[in-house]
Amino acid sequence: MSSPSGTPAVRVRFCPSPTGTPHVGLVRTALFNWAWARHTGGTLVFRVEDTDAARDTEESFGQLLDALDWLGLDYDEGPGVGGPHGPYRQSERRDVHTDVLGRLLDAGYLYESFSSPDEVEQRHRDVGRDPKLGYDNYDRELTDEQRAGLRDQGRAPVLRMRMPDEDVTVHDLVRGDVTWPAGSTPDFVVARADGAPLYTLVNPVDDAMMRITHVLRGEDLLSSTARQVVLHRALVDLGIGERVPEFGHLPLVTGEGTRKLSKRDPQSNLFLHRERGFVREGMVNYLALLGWSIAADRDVFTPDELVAAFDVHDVQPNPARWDQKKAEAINADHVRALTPEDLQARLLPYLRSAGLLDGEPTPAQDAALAAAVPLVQTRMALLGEAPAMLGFLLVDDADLEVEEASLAALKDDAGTTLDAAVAALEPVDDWRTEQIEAALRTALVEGLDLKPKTAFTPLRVAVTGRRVSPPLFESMEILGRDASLARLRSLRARRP
RNA sequence: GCCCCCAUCGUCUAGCGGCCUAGGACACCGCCCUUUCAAGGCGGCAGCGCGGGUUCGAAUCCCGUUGGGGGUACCA
Repeated sequence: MSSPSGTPAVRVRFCPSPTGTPHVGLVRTALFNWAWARHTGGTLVFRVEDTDAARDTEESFGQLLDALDWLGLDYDEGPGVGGPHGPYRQSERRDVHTDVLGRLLDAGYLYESFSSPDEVEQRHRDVGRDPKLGYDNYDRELTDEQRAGLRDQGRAPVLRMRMPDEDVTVHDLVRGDVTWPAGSTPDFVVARADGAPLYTLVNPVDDAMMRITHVLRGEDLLSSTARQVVLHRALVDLGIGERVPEFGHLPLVTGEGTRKLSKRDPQSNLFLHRERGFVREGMVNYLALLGWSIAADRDVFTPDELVAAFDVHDVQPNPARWDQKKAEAINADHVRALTPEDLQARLLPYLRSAGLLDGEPTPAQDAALAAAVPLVQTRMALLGEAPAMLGFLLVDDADLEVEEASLAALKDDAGTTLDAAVAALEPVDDWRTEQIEAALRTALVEGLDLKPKTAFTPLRVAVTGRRVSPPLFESMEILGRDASLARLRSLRARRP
């Protein structure tokens, strides 16, 4: 499928190996591939590079699917959905890879290499070179007799790709032309001595066979591009590939310092952010900001707006630091953009895991939440903050926990204030915010001549258990007359 | 060591030779609003690493330098 101009339709891929839990840098790469595919009307291929049996796990594979699903990154070809270039699990492509290996070897692109790492190092030392120089291309010109002799000694060769003796220049979508001088990239191993194909072979081969047009990946892979391009050229020559794909290396995501965000760093764990209460829209937005911007004066946008505006050519080459505060601020904007109904539904899992809800809310709980959610919407950046703010509405009066610090911070005359509040509220029959506020202001602010803050803090602590809460009068209305009065009396009883 | 990449406020960025006395956002600091906390409004602080060129004119182009980062596996 080609556009009228002859440029192939965009085919990009996301090809993680299922080890460990999804990393935000990995997910940012997935996002950019997805956005580019959707923006261009192209195809996103999901390929699982599960060829490292020692480290790959099904659990990790499941988490990858979970991550993509959560963020709404749908793919067009891949495990589960199929496609014309399958299988999409690399572990099922061994025969294909072995076949390609044979063809590359027959064509002379590959050669057998018997040198052990120790031998290579020793040769460097012998002529006074740095032993860390890497492979010295020693086995390139071995004769048939020499190879036979080595085999007779019981030695099995790895297969190496013959690098050209000329500069390799690649036009990177993000960085422009990048050139590796001739000789700077040693011939690299593509298959183990036991015949197992390595990533260095399998990744470009699958890209070629799956007709990938744009390889968008992290900058950590930039230096391997010369090798891969050389391999791609060979694949095109043999008719295995159609063309060398274009490459775009996305900026690294760094942590607090300037180092690449490591898997060890908790901030790198996508699911930890979800557990803390990031919404899908907020995470997508912040992730997109890591190396890309939608406009000079705007940085809050929806996934749809991202798709409409995204262009790989606009991606920045310099590294982006993960800024937790900024991420949460962006998330807060998206939380506020939700409809109250939507927000309420998304809050439920957090209320459950906080032990405030058991299964579906009762009609009474549902009504209380519907009334209270709009009050807390501008008060949180993360959904995980909701339980602390809404908990007082979901527990029985007797179970209300009053924060120690809040209790300790009450002034000595809090008892008097609580008495006055109870007295003022008992006659209120029309239990609504406006009436509650009027009664309390008259009794406390005017009657006792208290500053609003002084007057209402004890009541807030009594009703919600905390000094910081949703607006007091509204909270009392939602809680109801009986519960509100009971809680005021209850705290009064704890004050001398 | 060798190869490669990067370089604008503390952070993420806009800027692709004159619209820049460098714009936005986060963070931070004031003030306003106010029933706490937020949100919101207004204002403030703060940056083109350095040195050479090119040009009538450089944040923008070139070279060098310094600094930072990545890669250098029979891992992916």
